[in-house]
Amino acid sequence: MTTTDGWQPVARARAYELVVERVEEQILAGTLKVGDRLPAERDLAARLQVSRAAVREAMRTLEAQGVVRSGVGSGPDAGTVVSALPSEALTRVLRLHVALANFAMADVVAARVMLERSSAGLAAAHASAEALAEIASPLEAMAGDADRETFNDLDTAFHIAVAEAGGNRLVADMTIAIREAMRLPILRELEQLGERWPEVRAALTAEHRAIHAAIAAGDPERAATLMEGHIHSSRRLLAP
Amino acid sequence: MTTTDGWQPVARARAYELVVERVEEQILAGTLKVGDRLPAERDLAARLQVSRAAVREAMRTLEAQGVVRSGVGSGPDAGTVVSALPSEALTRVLRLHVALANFAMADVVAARVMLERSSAGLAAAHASAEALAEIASPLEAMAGDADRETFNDLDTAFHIAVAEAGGNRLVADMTIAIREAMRLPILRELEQLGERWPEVRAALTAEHRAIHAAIAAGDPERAATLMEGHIHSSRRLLAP
DNA sequence: ACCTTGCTGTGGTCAGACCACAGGACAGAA
DNA sequence: TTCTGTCCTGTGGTCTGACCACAGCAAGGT
Repeated sequence: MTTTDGWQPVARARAYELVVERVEEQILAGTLKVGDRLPAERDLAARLQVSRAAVREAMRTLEAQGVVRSGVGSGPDAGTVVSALPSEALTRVLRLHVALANFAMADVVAARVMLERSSAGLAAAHASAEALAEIASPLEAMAGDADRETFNDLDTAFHIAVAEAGGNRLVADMTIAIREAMRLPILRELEQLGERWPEVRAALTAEHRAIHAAIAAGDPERAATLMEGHIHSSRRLLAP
Repeated sequence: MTTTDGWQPVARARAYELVVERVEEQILAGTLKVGDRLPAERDLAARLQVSRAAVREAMRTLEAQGVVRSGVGSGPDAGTVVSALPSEALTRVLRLHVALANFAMADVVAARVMLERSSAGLAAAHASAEALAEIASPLEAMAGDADRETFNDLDTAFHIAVAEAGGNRLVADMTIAIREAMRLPILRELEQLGERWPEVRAALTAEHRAIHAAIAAGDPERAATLMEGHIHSSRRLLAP
């Protein structure tokens, strides 16, 4: 052997990855800003000396990252446009992996507690009147005789509204993603409740109201504590 | 007008989106698990009655989401395999959007504090001897006269080790993604420090050691508080 | 027992064609 | 003039069919 090591090149990149890099460079350099249109796929392919297929695969990657959006036809919405859709991208990724990775339920609950404690506290500190109304709205609908699926959707809406009210986009997105990923598993649990369903519904509804009250009262510590208690108690109520 | 509204169909999906959906369905249903191989692209195209190009664009989307990995040739690493690479995917998304300032820096810092407080607390409660060694290892290397880039990499390794030691996979993945996404921005800040660099390095190193000590001592509250203080103080030291 | 060789199946790439769509330009009708 | 329909153009979306590079494997020769 002429050398011992240090030779680990080069994993040559695939064409579409090079295209992705070029576009990201332009974005990071500020040459491409949100709202700008990329060259047409055929143009870009010609300029970068790759096939249109490679360009399109790159676009799919960027689209999945929430960086561009493609539209057909002509006019302002046509073509491939640089956009800022971080929440959508983040939510898609997290949601899938929560479903895919079988994270231990305890881990997911711990993560939810951490995130939603924070959200509830922030919401109590910052929530505007409109944000409060958004939080209250699902509560009213839940008061009726909602069935399990409706109840679950409204519960999701409640938690999302609290997260949004906190005002931290990143925390809200993570919260939303995890709650969305839990939507089906939780529905399954609701369906297995049997005769305990009315009792559970009443208990959860009461906890929601208390959380809303604490946020409306502007009491962060209380809101956070109630939210943590709510998540734990719903686990206790729903777990098999 | 015959109707006032309620007509908002239908945005018919693009072929590759349908392919993505089919694959995701299988994953959510548990039919496809991590490690399983998808049918070959040509097969899948035939089965779903779409072109191979559509299948490939779908694969790029799933790849960007960290859900599959493609390899050429034959053997166990060949073909398209379902995998779970959440931190990589999250990092890619966050890195770009942080650079584009689609997430406010204050929000990112707040999220980091929340996540790493939690990680540090968990680590203090759970860390095994090996995990503690993993945390200590970058600290020793940092003690020397590391340059800025090396220091930054070791700092990243330290925070990742703490996150891993917490034992909560979900929290760790999110923590890792955020810290990795901050890697370049932080390096830029380190490079702009000028003569303050030795002083900053000393301060951060001391904080790291204190955090490690608290974790080793099994004091969750203290570890969490120190970690929060560390993140805030490093912000103060590095921010322009 | 050990190489060499070629076969096979995989993703990666390409060229070229056609489709659906949305807007704009233009000619004709009111 | 104003409106209305028609055609044209450029965009992304889709498909076909071909070829390449690669990694393993099995058959064959040494």
